[in-house]
Amino acid sequence: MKESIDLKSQLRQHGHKLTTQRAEVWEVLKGAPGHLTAEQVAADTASGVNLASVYRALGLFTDIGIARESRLGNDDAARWEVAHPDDEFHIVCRSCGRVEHHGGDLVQQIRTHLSNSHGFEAATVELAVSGECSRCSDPSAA
Amino acid sequence: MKESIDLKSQLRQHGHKLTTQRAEVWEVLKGAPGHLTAEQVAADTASGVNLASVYRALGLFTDIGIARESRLGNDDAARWEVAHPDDEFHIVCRSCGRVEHHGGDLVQQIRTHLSNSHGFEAATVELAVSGECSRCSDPSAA
DNA sequence: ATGCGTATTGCGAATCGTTCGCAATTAACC
DNA sequence: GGTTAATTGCGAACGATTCGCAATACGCAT
Repeated sequence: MKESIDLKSQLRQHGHKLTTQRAEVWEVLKGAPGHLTAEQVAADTASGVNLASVYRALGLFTDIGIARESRLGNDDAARWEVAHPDDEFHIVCRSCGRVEHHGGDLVQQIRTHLSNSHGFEAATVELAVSGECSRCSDPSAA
Repeated sequence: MKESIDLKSQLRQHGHKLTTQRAEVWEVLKGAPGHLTAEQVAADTASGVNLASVYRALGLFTDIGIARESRLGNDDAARWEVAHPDDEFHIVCRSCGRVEHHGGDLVQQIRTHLSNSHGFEAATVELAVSGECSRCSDPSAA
C-alpha cells in the first residue's frame, strides 16, 4: 500500500536527513485530527522532542511543501497540519470553537475569479471563516 | 458634510472617552493607505503616542467595530485598518510585497456558498491571498 | 559493522510582538 | 474650576518563536 507522503524521500529530495525527531513530528501531524500548535506537537511526540526542534521540523516540512502553516483568526499561535493535496480552508465556529477543514472547489473558484478579474495569480489562498457552524446554530443537527 | 465615522460618538456609545491619543490613532488609521502595524501607527501619530496605548486604542476600535484587525500571511505582526462597511479581503503580492484590498462580491459569494452547502453562517471572513499581482507577473502593466 | 563529516538536536538565552500593573494625567460632567 | 473615574505612559512581564553553540546522530563510504 502507498503511504500518502513518504517522509524520507521527501526530505532526501530536498537534501535533508530523516531523523527520529522529524519522523515523530510527522507522525503526530499525520495522526492529529486538525491543526496543532508547535507546543501540542511537541507534547504529543513519543520521546518529547524539544520544542525548538519541533519548530525547526515544522518549518522544514512547510518549506518543502508537505505541511502547511496557518494562523487562524484570533489565535496568536501558528498551527500546522499535513499539506493536503488541494487548497482548502478553515472554518472556525465561534460557539463551539471547532476548527473544520473544507475542501471543495471554493478556493479554486477564488483563484479563477482573481485571475480573470484582477490578473492576480494566487500562489496561496488562506481563507479563515468564523461564524456559527450548523451544529451550533441549529441544535437539532447535532 | 458627513465624516465616514464619528469617532467621538462611537466611543461615547460604548461608554468610552475621546482622548487626544485615540483621536490621533484614528487619524493615522484613516489616513493610511493600507494596513498598519501598531508600531507604524505609533510612529505616525502627531505626538508620538505610546505603543501600549496604541495597542489599547486599536483594540478598543476593533472591539467597538470601527477598525478591523488582521494577520496577513507570513507576517507575524497584526495589522489594523478602518473597518470598511463590507467584507473585503487582502491580496499580498509576494514579489513587490504590496497589500491590496479587494471588495466586490467575492466574499459574499463565499458566505452564500458556505451557508447553502454547509449550513455555516459566517460572521467574519478573512481571506488572504498571496501570489503575483498583475503588475509583477506582467511588467508591461506597470 | 565501523568510522567520518556534516546536518541536526537540545538547551538556554535572546528576540519580537503584545499585554499588564501602577502612579500620574486628563476628559467628562457638575 | 473641582471631582472622579477612565486613560496614559512607562517599564516589566509574557508567550511564541528563533538563535548560538556544544553534543549527538544520520547517511555514506569502507
